[in-house]
Amino acid sequence: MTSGRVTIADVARRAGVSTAAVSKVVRGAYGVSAEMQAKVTQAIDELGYRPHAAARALRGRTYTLGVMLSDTRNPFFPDIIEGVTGRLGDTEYQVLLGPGGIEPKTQARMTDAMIDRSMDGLILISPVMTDAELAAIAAAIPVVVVGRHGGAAAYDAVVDDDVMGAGLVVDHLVGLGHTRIAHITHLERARAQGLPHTVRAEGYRQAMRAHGLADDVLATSFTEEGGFEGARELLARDDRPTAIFAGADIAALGVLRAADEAGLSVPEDLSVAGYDNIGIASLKRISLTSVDQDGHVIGATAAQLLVERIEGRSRSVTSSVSPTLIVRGTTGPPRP
Amino acid sequence: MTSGRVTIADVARRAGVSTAAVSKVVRGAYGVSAEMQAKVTQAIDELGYRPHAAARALRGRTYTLGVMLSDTRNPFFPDIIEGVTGRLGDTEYQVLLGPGGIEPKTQARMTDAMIDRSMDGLILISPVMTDAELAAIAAAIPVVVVGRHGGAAAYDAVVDDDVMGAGLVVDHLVGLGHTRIAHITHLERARAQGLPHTVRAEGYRQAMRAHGLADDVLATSFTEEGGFEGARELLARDDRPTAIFAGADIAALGVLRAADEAGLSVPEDLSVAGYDNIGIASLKRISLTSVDQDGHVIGATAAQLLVERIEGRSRSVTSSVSPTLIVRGTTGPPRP
DNA sequence: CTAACAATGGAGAACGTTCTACACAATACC
DNA sequence: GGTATTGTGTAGAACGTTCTCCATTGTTAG
Repeated sequence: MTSGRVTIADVARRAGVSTAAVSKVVRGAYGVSAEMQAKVTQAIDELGYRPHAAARALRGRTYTLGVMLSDTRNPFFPDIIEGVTGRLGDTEYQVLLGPGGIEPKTQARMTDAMIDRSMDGLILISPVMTDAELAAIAAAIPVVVVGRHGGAAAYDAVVDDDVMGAGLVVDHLVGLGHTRIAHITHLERARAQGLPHTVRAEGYRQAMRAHGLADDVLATSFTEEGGFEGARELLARDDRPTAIFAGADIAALGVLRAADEAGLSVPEDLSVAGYDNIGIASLKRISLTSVDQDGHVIGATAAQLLVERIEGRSRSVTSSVSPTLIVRGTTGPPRP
Repeated sequence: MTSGRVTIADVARRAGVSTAAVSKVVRGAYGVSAEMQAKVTQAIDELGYRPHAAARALRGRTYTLGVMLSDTRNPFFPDIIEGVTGRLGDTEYQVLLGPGGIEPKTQARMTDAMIDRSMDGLILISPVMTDAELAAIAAAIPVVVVGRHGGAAAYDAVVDDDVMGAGLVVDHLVGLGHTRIAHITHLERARAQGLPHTVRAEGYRQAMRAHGLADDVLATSFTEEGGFEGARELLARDDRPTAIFAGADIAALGVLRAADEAGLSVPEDLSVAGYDNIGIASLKRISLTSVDQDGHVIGATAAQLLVERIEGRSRSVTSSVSPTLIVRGTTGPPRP
């Protein structure tokens, strides 16, 4: 062993055949006898040969899929990753993640880098670029976009049905007897269309209307502080709401703090619900009612669609994943 | 434009020079006149040329660094990533993350995959493989190991000074007047040596001894439930501790719940401290005293060491990052 | 018996870079 | 005026695969 790496030529020499034959066996291509198959497979095992992905890249596939993460702190991104890798576990594909940052510029740099590394396809999680940029990327490489409503013709999309999720919360609260239900959303500032918070707010409005109730949306931000400030404002009103639905769990935590400080007990004086079902929502001390997005299913679906695209499908698909409501201790009937 | 991708040959043709010349300019190599530099740079800009990483891989560098994550749910891994990318932001290197899973086998598969993709170096975060496997990987590619004590000659290591961190907590509690301080650790089950929880427990013991106090270590697990169970056992004792130091914040949350249920108020009846300073520790409603590991510094250091290794250093380095204690509302003087 | 065909294996040209070796010119030294 | 020396540019061979032909066998049909 001179240079470390075992190449296809080493295998060919060992098996006494040509490199072309080895390549055929490795790829499972047509035109290989059983005998050849056996010889080569044995040589591969003996030498511990693994194909060199970079060399493959120059001709065909790399069997590498890229997942661009817009925010590594996103609480359900681990679930999505697990869904992706789980779905791909028994295939030859490998998954690599690219931290894209939250700026359009850094995200573009990352997608470029992934394309330069000849990945076979890309999953973009909540990308913030414009539709035009997205289309340009999709023209260069198969793409599946996750978490952005209103997919385009050039790529596939997987979204949580945020309208439905918001509806589940409103239905639940109305079912408990609430009528004054406020919603805290994130202040719109990005140029990108179809971001989840917008859709959740719209779903909330639709559901309230369906129940014949007046909607009440306050825009702060999806942070603990944003939830706190929003709740404080809402709770200071004359006819304060009996329930607050925050568009994200992290904001719901701020709402809980505001309730604490106002001396209101939850859920007796105020019901609180969030969205995302982040890990700590299930801690007994928090026990936050929330909407769960099933990141596993989202990730698995995205992986599935991407592989289909790579292997030839050209018609574009948008898949909507239904969320479920997890009822916990922060919601209950209003005081009569 | 026929096939999409702009190659070095296209640039060479446009600038009227050889491909070798373009390559020199791109790499900033020696032997290029100012005039040549200008011509080529202009052609590159006009055509929007980007080097094809996979092709580069076959000869030299890929300018890609891999970070293997053992657990995507690890609460401070986003900080580490930010530290790494921040340190590398102004270089040519790109960072890709590989979800390695928590099994030795899947982690090995991921590191293999990264090597097959000709990455220039690897950062392994809390790998669970044996020292021998680690050494084998380090023989094939420059490696920096993060979060595992007792680094070896073949690779660099960055660790949090867990002994010091545990000491900070004990010193703080003793300073407040506590003498009965218990520690909850994680049940040892892995084959890997030098994992943080072991070192934290040892640091706790050392610090207690230094203060002339008796140590009291209980091993459950680093989960909310583990912290809860452990605390319940500790609090049922006759001379129950006045302070509990959990080796991880998630366990400390369980301790807080146990205190709630036992009707003990924090910090008057029981002081609680954690380790890791996870995001929610700073929420006002939790306000957990914790040890902060500064993931940014850890990540940045790891990136720095890896680049140095790649660029030629052969002597192995172990860097220890000092943690800091973040005092919040869950610790205070014991009741007299 | 020959033509046609299927099945199998191999030669060798890509793929887009890097990098060693060399060619050539201009300058410096004796 | 010849020989080093330096500076600048190019040719062309790698790197490890894939994949399109082509060559060689048998086999089958007529």
